[in-house]
Amino acid sequence: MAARNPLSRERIVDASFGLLESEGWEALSMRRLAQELDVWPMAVYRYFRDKDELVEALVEHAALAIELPDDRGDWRERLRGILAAVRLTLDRLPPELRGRLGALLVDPDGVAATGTEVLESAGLDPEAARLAWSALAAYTIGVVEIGPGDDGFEYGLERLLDGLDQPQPLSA
Amino acid sequence: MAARNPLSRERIVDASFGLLESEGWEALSMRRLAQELDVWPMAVYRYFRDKDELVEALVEHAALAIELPDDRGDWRERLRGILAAVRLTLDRLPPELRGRLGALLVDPDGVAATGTEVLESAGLDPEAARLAWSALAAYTIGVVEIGPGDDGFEYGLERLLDGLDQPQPLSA
DNA sequence: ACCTGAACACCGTTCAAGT
DNA sequence: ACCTGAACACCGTTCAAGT
Repeated sequence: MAARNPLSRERIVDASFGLLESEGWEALSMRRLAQELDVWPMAVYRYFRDKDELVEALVEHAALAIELPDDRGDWRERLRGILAAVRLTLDRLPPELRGRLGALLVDPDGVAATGTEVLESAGLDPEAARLAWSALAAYTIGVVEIGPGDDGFEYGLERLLDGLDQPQPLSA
Repeated sequence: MAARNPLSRERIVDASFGLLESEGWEALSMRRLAQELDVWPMAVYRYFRDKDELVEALVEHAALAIELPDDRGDWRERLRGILAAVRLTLDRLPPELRGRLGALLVDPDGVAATGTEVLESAGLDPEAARLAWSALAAYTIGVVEIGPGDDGFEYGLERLLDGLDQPQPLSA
Protein backbone atom coordinates (compact mmCIF):
# COMPACT_ATOMS: atom_id res chain seq x y z
CA MET A 1 0.00 0.00 0.00
CA ALA A 2 2.66 2.49 1.02
CA ALA A 3 4.92 1.09 -1.69
CA ARG A 4 2.25 1.38 -4.35
CA ASN A 5 1.44 4.89 -3.19
CA PRO A 6 4.73 6.63 -2.52
CA LEU A 7 4.80 9.89 -0.65
CA SER A 8 5.08 13.18 -2.52
CA ARG A 9 4.60 16.84 -1.72
CA GLU A 10 1.30 16.71 -3.57
CA ARG A 11 -0.04 13.74 -1.61
CA ILE A 12 1.02 15.37 1.64
CA VAL A 13 -0.67 18.64 0.73
CA ASP A 14 -3.85 16.81 -0.29
CA ALA A 15 -3.93 14.86 2.95
CA SER A 16 -3.36 18.08 4.91
CA PHE A 17 -6.34 19.72 3.28
CA GLY A 18 -8.41 16.65 4.00
CA LEU A 19 -7.49 16.92 7.64
CA LEU A 20 -8.20 20.65 7.73
CA GLU A 21 -11.62 20.21 6.15
CA SER A 22 -12.72 17.26 8.25
CA GLU A 23 -11.23 18.15 11.63
CA GLY A 24 -9.87 21.67 11.49
CA TRP A 25 -6.58 23.37 12.09
CA GLU A 26 -5.79 21.88 15.49
CA ALA A 27 -5.95 18.36 14.01
CA LEU A 28 -3.18 19.16 11.55
CA SER A 29 -0.15 17.90 13.43
CA MET A 30 2.86 16.29 11.81
CA ARG A 31 2.17 13.12 13.74
CA ARG A 32 -1.50 12.96 12.93
CA LEU A 33 -0.79 13.74 9.29
CA ALA A 34 1.69 10.88 9.08
CA GLN A 35 -0.89 8.59 10.62
CA GLU A 36 -3.42 9.69 8.01
CA LEU A 37 -0.91 8.95 5.24
CA ASP A 38 -0.05 5.62 6.86
CA VAL A 39 3.67 6.38 7.04
CA TRP A 40 6.11 6.61 9.92
CA PRO A 41 5.92 9.94 11.79
CA MET A 42 9.12 11.44 10.39
CA ALA A 43 8.48 10.65 6.72
CA VAL A 44 6.95 14.03 5.95
CA TYR A 45 10.24 15.69 6.88
CA ARG A 46 11.81 14.26 3.73
CA TYR A 47 9.52 16.54 1.70
CA PHE A 48 9.18 19.56 3.94
CA ARG A 49 11.91 20.97 6.15
CA ASP A 50 9.46 21.67 8.96
CA LYS A 51 5.80 22.30 9.62
CA ASP A 52 6.04 25.92 8.58
CA GLU A 53 7.25 24.96 5.12
CA LEU A 54 4.29 22.60 4.81
CA VAL A 55 1.88 25.32 5.86
CA GLU A 56 3.40 27.69 3.33
CA ALA A 57 2.82 25.07 0.63
CA LEU A 58 -0.80 24.73 1.76
CA VAL A 59 -1.36 28.44 1.44
CA GLU A 60 0.30 28.55 -1.98
CA HIS A 61 -1.85 25.64 -3.06
CA ALA A 62 -4.97 27.51 -1.97
CA ALA A 63 -3.81 30.63 -3.81
CA LEU A 64 -3.31 28.68 -7.04
CA ALA A 65 -6.70 27.04 -6.64
CA ILE A 66 -8.57 30.35 -6.84
CA GLU A 67 -10.95 29.89 -9.75
CA LEU A 68 -11.06 33.11 -11.73
CA PRO A 69 -14.26 33.65 -13.70
CA ASP A 70 -14.48 34.35 -17.45
CA ASP A 71 -13.34 37.83 -18.35
CA ARG A 72 -16.75 39.09 -19.31
CA GLY A 73 -18.32 42.41 -18.44
CA ASP A 74 -16.91 45.84 -17.68
CA TRP A 75 -14.07 46.40 -15.21
CA ARG A 76 -16.38 46.57 -12.22
CA GLU A 77 -18.09 43.34 -13.12
CA ARG A 78 -14.78 41.60 -13.66
CA LEU A 79 -13.41 42.76 -10.31
CA ARG A 80 -16.59 41.63 -8.57
CA GLY A 81 -16.07 38.16 -10.03
CA ILE A 82 -12.39 37.97 -9.13
CA LEU A 83 -12.98 39.14 -5.57
CA ALA A 84 -15.90 36.76 -5.09
CA ALA A 85 -13.53 33.92 -5.99
CA VAL A 86 -10.87 35.27 -3.63
CA ARG A 87 -13.41 35.57 -0.87
CA LEU A 88 -14.62 32.01 -1.38
CA THR A 89 -11.07 30.68 -1.07
CA LEU A 90 -10.39 32.75 2.05
CA ASP A 91 -13.63 31.56 3.59
CA ARG A 92 -12.71 27.91 3.13
CA LEU A 93 -9.32 28.38 4.78
CA PRO A 94 -9.02 28.08 8.56
CA PRO A 95 -8.61 31.51 10.19
CA GLU A 96 -5.02 30.70 11.15
CA LEU A 97 -4.02 30.57 7.48
CA ARG A 98 -5.91 33.54 6.10
CA GLY A 99 -3.32 36.14 6.92
CA ARG A 100 -0.70 34.17 5.06
CA LEU A 101 -2.90 33.93 1.98
CA GLY A 102 -3.42 37.67 2.26
CA ALA A 103 0.24 38.28 1.58
CA LEU A 104 0.09 36.13 -1.56
CA LEU A 105 -2.90 38.03 -2.94
CA VAL A 106 -0.75 41.09 -3.58
CA ASP A 107 2.16 39.07 -4.99
CA PRO A 108 2.52 40.17 -8.64
CA ASP A 109 2.76 36.53 -9.73
CA GLY A 110 -0.68 35.58 -8.45
CA VAL A 111 -4.24 36.92 -8.76
CA ALA A 112 -2.79 40.40 -8.44
CA ALA A 113 -1.68 40.09 -12.08
CA THR A 114 -5.26 39.69 -13.25
CA GLY A 115 -6.58 42.28 -10.83
CA THR A 116 -4.15 45.01 -11.84
CA GLU A 117 -4.64 44.13 -15.50
CA VAL A 118 -8.36 44.81 -15.20
CA LEU A 119 -7.72 48.06 -13.37
CA GLU A 120 -5.21 49.17 -15.99
CA SER A 121 -7.66 48.31 -18.75
CA ALA A 122 -10.07 50.67 -16.99
CA GLY A 123 -7.57 53.50 -17.34
CA LEU A 124 -5.48 53.45 -14.16
CA ASP A 125 -1.74 53.80 -14.51
CA PRO A 126 0.30 50.82 -13.26
CA GLU A 127 1.09 52.33 -9.86
CA ALA A 128 -2.51 53.35 -9.20
CA ALA A 129 -3.67 49.91 -10.36
CA ARG A 130 -1.31 48.26 -7.90
CA LEU A 131 -2.57 50.42 -5.04
CA ALA A 132 -6.18 49.92 -6.07
CA TRP A 133 -5.77 46.14 -6.22
CA SER A 134 -4.13 46.12 -2.79
CA ALA A 135 -7.07 48.08 -1.42
CA LEU A 136 -9.61 45.69 -2.94
CA ALA A 137 -7.69 42.64 -1.70
CA ALA A 138 -7.31 44.16 1.78
CA TYR A 139 -11.01 44.92 1.93
CA THR A 140 -11.90 41.36 0.93
CA ILE A 141 -9.57 39.81 3.52
CA GLY A 142 -10.97 42.07 6.20
CA VAL A 143 -14.55 41.17 5.39
CA VAL A 144 -13.72 37.49 5.79
CA GLU A 145 -11.94 38.16 9.11
CA ILE A 146 -14.91 40.10 10.45
CA GLY A 147 -17.29 37.62 8.92
CA PRO A 148 -20.47 39.55 8.12
CA GLY A 149 -23.05 38.54 5.56
CA ASP A 150 -23.01 39.08 1.83
CA ASP A 151 -24.83 42.40 2.18
CA GLY A 152 -21.90 43.90 4.00
CA PHE A 153 -19.40 42.66 1.45
CA GLU A 154 -21.29 44.08 -1.50
CA TYR A 155 -22.04 47.43 0.06
CA GLY A 156 -18.42 48.20 0.90
CA LEU A 157 -17.14 46.78 -2.37
CA GLU A 158 -19.45 49.02 -4.41
CA ARG A 159 -18.40 52.06 -2.38
CA LEU A 160 -14.74 51.21 -2.95
CA LEU A 161 -15.35 50.74 -6.67
CA ASP A 162 -17.22 54.06 -6.70
CA GLY A 163 -14.20 55.67 -5.10
CA LEU A 164 -11.85 54.22 -7.69
CA ASP A 165 -14.13 55.64 -10.36
CA GLN A 166 -13.34 59.13 -9.01
CA PRO A 167 -12.80 61.96 -9.79
CA GLN A 168 -13.27 61.19 -13.46
CA PRO A 169 -15.14 57.99 -14.30
CA LEU A 170 -12.98 55.20 -15.71
CA SER A 171 -13.69 53.61 -19.07
CA ALA A 172 -16.03 50.64 -19.23
CA MET B 1 6.49 38.45 47.08
CA ALA B 2 3.63 36.33 45.80
CA ALA B 3 1.69 37.15 48.93
CA ARG B 4 2.24 40.88 48.59
CA ASN B 5 1.38 40.69 44.93
CA PRO B 6 -1.64 38.44 44.62
CA LEU B 7 -2.73 37.20 41.24
CA SER B 8 -5.59 38.88 39.40
CA ARG B 9 -6.99 38.85 35.90
CA GLU B 10 -5.35 42.21 35.34
CA ARG B 11 -1.90 41.07 36.43
CA ILE B 12 -2.19 37.97 34.27
CA VAL B 13 -3.25 40.00 31.26
CA ASP B 14 -0.39 42.45 31.79
CA ALA B 15 2.15 39.65 32.08
CA SER B 16 0.74 38.05 28.95
CA PHE B 17 1.23 41.25 26.95
CA GLY B 18 4.74 41.53 28.30
CA LEU B 19 5.47 38.03 27.07
CA LEU B 20 3.89 38.74 23.67
CA GLU B 21 5.91 41.92 23.22
CA SER B 22 9.23 40.53 24.33
CA GLU B 23 9.09 37.01 22.92
CA GLY B 24 6.10 36.70 20.67
CA TRP B 25 3.04 34.54 20.42
CA GLU B 26 4.74 31.16 20.66
CA ALA B 27 6.23 32.10 24.03
CA LEU B 28 2.79 32.62 25.52
CA SER B 29 2.13 29.25 27.10
CA MET B 30 0.24 28.72 30.32
CA ARG B 31 3.34 27.20 31.87
CA ARG B 32 5.68 29.94 30.75
CA LEU B 33 3.22 32.58 31.86
CA ALA B 34 3.00 31.07 35.34
CA GLN B 35 6.78 31.03 35.50
CA GLU B 36 6.84 34.72 34.56
CA LEU B 37 4.33 35.50 37.31
CA ASP B 38 6.27 33.34 39.75
CA VAL B 39 3.30 31.19 40.62
CA TRP B 40 2.63 27.48 40.35
CA PRO B 41 1.68 26.37 36.84
CA MET B 42 -2.02 25.85 37.50
CA ALA B 43 -2.67 29.13 39.31
CA VAL B 44 -3.84 30.95 36.19
CA TYR B 45 -6.71 28.49 35.86
CA ARG B 46 -8.33 30.05 38.91
CA TYR B 47 -8.85 33.23 36.89
CA PHE B 48 -9.40 31.88 33.40
CA ARG B 49 -11.21 28.68 32.53
CA ASP B 50 -8.69 27.84 29.84
CA LYS B 51 -6.16 29.43 27.51
CA ASP B 52 -8.82 30.49 25.04
CA GLU B 53 -10.58 32.55 27.70
CA LEU B 54 -7.29 34.25 28.51
CA VAL B 55 -6.67 35.02 24.85
CA GLU B 56 -10.17 36.46 24.53
CA ALA B 57 -9.40 38.72 27.50
CA LEU B 58 -6.17 39.83 25.82
CA VAL B 59 -8.03 40.78 22.67
CA GLU B 60 -10.70 42.63 24.63
CA HIS B 61 -8.00 44.47 26.52
CA ALA B 62 -6.39 45.52 23.24
CA ALA B 63 -9.76 46.68 21.91
CA LEU B 64 -10.37 48.82 24.98
CA ALA B 65 -6.87 50.29 24.73
CA ILE B 66 -7.52 51.83 21.32
CA GLU B 67 -6.82 55.52 21.85
CA LEU B 68 -9.40 57.49 19.97
CA PRO B 69 -8.29 60.98 18.95
CA ASP B 70 -10.12 64.23 19.76
CA ASP B 71 -13.29 64.65 17.75
CA ARG B 72 -11.99 67.50 15.65
CA GLY B 73 -12.40 68.00 11.93
CA ASP B 74 -15.05 66.93 9.44
CA TRP B 75 -16.33 63.36 9.21
CA ARG B 76 -13.53 62.24 6.91
CA GLU B 77 -10.87 63.62 9.19
CA ARG B 78 -12.45 62.02 12.21
CA LEU B 79 -12.65 58.63 10.53
CA ARG B 80 -9.01 58.91 9.43
CA GLY B 81 -8.03 59.46 13.04
CA ILE B 82 -10.13 56.61 14.40
CA LEU B 83 -8.88 54.16 11.80
CA ALA B 84 -5.27 55.19 12.31
CA ALA B 85 -5.69 54.30 15.99
CA VAL B 86 -7.34 50.99 15.09
CA ARG B 87 -4.55 50.21 12.67
CA LEU B 88 -1.88 50.95 15.26
CA THR B 89 -3.49 48.56 17.73
CA LEU B 90 -3.84 45.83 15.10
CA ASP B 91 -0.23 46.29 14.10
CA ARG B 92 1.00 45.79 17.64
CA LEU B 93 -0.95 42.57 18.03
CA PRO B 94 0.61 39.28 16.93
CA PRO B 95 -0.94 38.05 13.65
CA GLU B 96 -2.60 35.14 15.45
CA LEU B 97 -4.79 37.57 17.43
CA ARG B 98 -5.74 40.07 14.75
CA GLY B 99 -8.69 38.16 13.39
CA ARG B 100 -10.22 38.01 16.84
CA LEU B 101 -9.83 41.76 17.34
CA GLY B 102 -11.47 42.18 13.95
CA ALA B 103 -14.69 40.72 15.26
CA LEU B 104 -14.69 43.16 18.20
CA LEU B 105 -14.24 46.16 15.94
CA VAL B 106 -17.77 45.75 14.61
CA ASP B 107 -19.26 45.05 18.02
CA PRO B 108 -21.69 47.93 18.71
CA ASP B 109 -20.25 48.33 22.21
CA GLY B 110 -16.74 49.16 21.03
CA VAL B 111 -15.14 51.57 18.57
CA ALA B 112 -18.00 50.82 16.21
CA ALA B 113 -20.15 53.12 18.36
CA THR B 114 -17.89 56.08 17.64
CA GLY B 115 -17.41 55.11 14.01
CA THR B 116 -21.09 54.82 13.21
CA GLU B 117 -21.82 57.99 15.17
CA VAL B 118 -19.45 59.94 12.93
CA LEU B 119 -20.99 58.41 9.83
CA GLU B 120 -24.49 59.21 11.03
CA SER B 121 -23.44 62.77 11.78
CA ALA B 122 -22.35 62.94 8.14
CA GLY B 123 -25.85 62.09 7.02
CA LEU B 124 -25.97 58.31 6.68
CA ASP B 125 -28.94 56.50 8.13
CA PRO B 126 -28.14 54.01 10.93
CA GLU B 127 -28.12 50.94 8.68
CA ALA B 128 -25.89 52.58 6.07
CA ALA B 129 -23.60 53.83 8.84
CA ARG B 130 -23.29 50.31 10.21
CA LEU B 131 -22.42 48.92 6.78
CA ALA B 132 -20.00 51.76 6.08
CA TRP B 133 -18.22 51.28 9.39
CA SER B 134 -17.91 47.54 8.75
CA ALA B 135 -16.39 48.30 5.37
CA LEU B 136 -13.87 50.75 6.86
CA ALA B 137 -12.96 48.33 9.64
CA ALA B 138 -12.62 45.43 7.21
CA TYR B 139 -10.39 47.48 4.96
CA THR B 140 -8.15 48.46 7.88
CA ILE B 141 -7.82 44.88 9.11
CA GLY B 142 -6.98 43.70 5.62
CA VAL B 143 -4.28 46.31 5.16
CA VAL B 144 -2.60 45.15 8.36
CA GLU B 145 -2.84 41.50 7.26
CA ILE B 146 -1.29 42.28 3.89
CA GLY B 147 1.16 44.65 5.48
CA PRO B 148 1.96 47.30 2.88
CA GLY B 149 3.29 50.77 3.60
CA ASP B 150 1.38 53.85 4.66
CA ASP B 151 0.91 54.92 1.05
CA GLY B 152 -1.24 51.90 0.37
CA PHE B 153 -3.38 52.44 3.44
CA GLU B 154 -4.11 56.07 2.64
CA TYR B 155 -4.84 55.55 -1.03
CA GLY B 156 -7.46 52.87 -0.45
CA LEU B 157 -8.95 54.68 2.53
CA GLU B 158 -9.45 57.87 0.55
CA ARG B 159 -11.07 55.92 -2.28
CA LEU B 160 -13.41 54.21 0.18
CA LEU B 161 -14.28 57.56 1.76
CA ASP B 162 -14.87 58.98 -1.72
CA GLY B 163 -17.23 56.12 -2.40
CA LEU B 164 -19.16 56.73 0.80
CA ASP B 165 -19.52 60.36 -0.27
CA GLN B 166 -21.48 59.14 -3.29
CA PRO B 167 -23.80 59.75 -5.06
CA GLN B 168 -24.63 62.94 -3.19
CA PRO B 169 -21.82 64.38 -1.06
CA LEU B 170 -22.35 64.03 2.67
CA SER B 171 -22.36 67.00 4.99
CA ALA B 172 -19.08 68.22 6.47
C1' DA C 1 -12.90 22.44 50.65
C1' DC C 2 -8.91 23.91 48.78
C1' DC C 3 -4.03 23.80 47.22
C1' DT C 4 -0.80 21.44 44.76
C1' DG C 5 1.87 18.91 41.47
C1' DA C 6 2.06 14.49 39.29
C1' DA C 7 0.35 12.59 35.28
C1' DC C 8 -2.09 12.16 30.77
C1' DA C 9 -2.21 12.70 26.12
C1' DC C 10 -0.39 15.09 23.17
C1' DC C 11 3.15 18.39 20.33
C1' DG C 12 7.54 19.54 16.73
C1' DT C 13 11.89 18.03 16.05
C1' DT C 14 16.62 15.97 17.00
C1' DC C 15 19.63 12.38 16.87
C1' DA C 16 21.63 8.00 17.87
C1' DA C 17 21.31 3.44 16.75
C1' DG C 18 20.50 0.08 13.54
C1' DT C 19 20.57 -1.72 8.58
C1' DA D 1 24.29 6.46 3.42
C1' DC D 2 19.86 5.88 4.63
C1' DC D 3 15.80 4.40 7.41
C1' DT D 4 13.81 4.33 11.65
C1' DG D 5 11.95 5.25 16.13
C1' DA D 6 13.41 6.49 20.70
C1' DA D 7 14.01 10.52 23.10
C1' DC D 8 14.08 15.56 24.18
C1' DA D 9 11.88 19.50 25.52
C1' DC D 10 8.01 21.14 25.45
C1' DC D 11 2.43 21.79 25.38
C1' DG D 12 -2.85 22.36 27.71
C1' DT D 13 -5.37 20.30 31.04
C1' DT D 14 -7.16 16.64 34.33
C1' DC D 15 -7.32 14.70 38.60
C1' DA D 16 -5.84 12.32 42.63
C1' DA D 17 -3.49 12.91 46.64
C1' DG D 18 -2.33 15.67 50.29
C1' DT D 19 -3.47 19.53 53.71
